[in-house]
Amino acid sequence: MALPSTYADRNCSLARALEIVGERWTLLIVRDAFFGIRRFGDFASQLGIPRAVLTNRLKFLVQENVLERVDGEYLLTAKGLRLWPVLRAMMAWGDEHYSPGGARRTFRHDADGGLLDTGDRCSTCGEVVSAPDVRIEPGPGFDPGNATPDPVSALLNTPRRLLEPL
Amino acid sequence: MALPSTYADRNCSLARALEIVGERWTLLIVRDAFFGIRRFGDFASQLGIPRAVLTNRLKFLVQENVLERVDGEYLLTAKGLRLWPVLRAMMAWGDEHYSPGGARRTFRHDADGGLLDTGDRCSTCGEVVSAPDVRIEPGPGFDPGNATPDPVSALLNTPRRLLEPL
DNA sequence: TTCGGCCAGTTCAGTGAATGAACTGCCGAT
DNA sequence: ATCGGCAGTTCATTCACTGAACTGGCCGAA
Repeated sequence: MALPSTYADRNCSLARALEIVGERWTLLIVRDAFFGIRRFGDFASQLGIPRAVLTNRLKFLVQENVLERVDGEYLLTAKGLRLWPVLRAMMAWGDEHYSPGGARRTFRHDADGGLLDTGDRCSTCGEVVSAPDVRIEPGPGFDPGNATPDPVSALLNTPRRLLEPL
Repeated sequence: MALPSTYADRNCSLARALEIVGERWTLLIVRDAFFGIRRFGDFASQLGIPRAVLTNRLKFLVQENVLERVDGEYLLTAKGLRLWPVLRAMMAWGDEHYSPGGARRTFRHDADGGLLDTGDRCSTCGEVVSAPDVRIEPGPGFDPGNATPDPVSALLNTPRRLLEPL
């Protein structure tokens, strides 16, 4: 997927979106950013992605204003935060079809602890919650034996709010 | 993105989902399937995708039970239909950030004509609508000058229900 | 001041997938 | 028999990904 890979179909916003976040690794990088990862080395070790590719992806995401660099850290911009529903929808589909033990992660409204549906609507207060107000925790389908033992993963598998730095 | 590209992170359903629909072209193929395209040649000409790649992607999607072959046509399965929210979320993001003239397509509840929000909730009846009940039409940001003149595109840019064959 | 470690990013050779164009083979209609 | 359209294959080329080693800046300690 070359960078200006210009899916010819300009009249479909899906094609446009895929030009930005459709490359291999990109959405996983964005996911990790939501999970609180901010530094080059943490992205690299968490994803097992070749460093050269990571450099390219981060550069591109910054250029496209999905991430911004602040004090050497990579942070999601407002535009990047709006990708949360995309990730959420994909995770829901993956849980539904590839996780027989139930969802691997559970999402709650941090303010009132209400469970969030796949559209991030809170079962307690009824509001649609945006990313910074989401708390994420291991769900019934989470497999501890499958988790890598490094300290960063351990932190990520602990209940925590989205975007909270490690 | 190799086929068993095994994003190491098995405990994230996003990684699992991306192994299925994360390859280049795949989501565009699925989108076209929602738009009513069913035949090899129509996918190929509509997407401008190399035929060898199309063959691989269709084969893989059938193997993964996202599409099924019926009478030589490629149809979305129940599992494939559940990808609609993913496409919808991506289109919404693309519209929001890359379509200054407004959304390129508008979605309505076919039964009552109500506008659908980005979570496919109908503004008239309040229900969340699933793919077969969605009607799609060119939106304010649609650029007719950008549309290719072939008859298939012309059909696709006409108001119609999702999944309706050409 | 110098040494060493850590972190971010680059370089590079090897591999594998995407690309685009041409080709094959299978119908069904004339 | 033959023609045309459709589905899929083949093939040489190009391009991106991979993984491992390397470079260079920035500390903090000796």
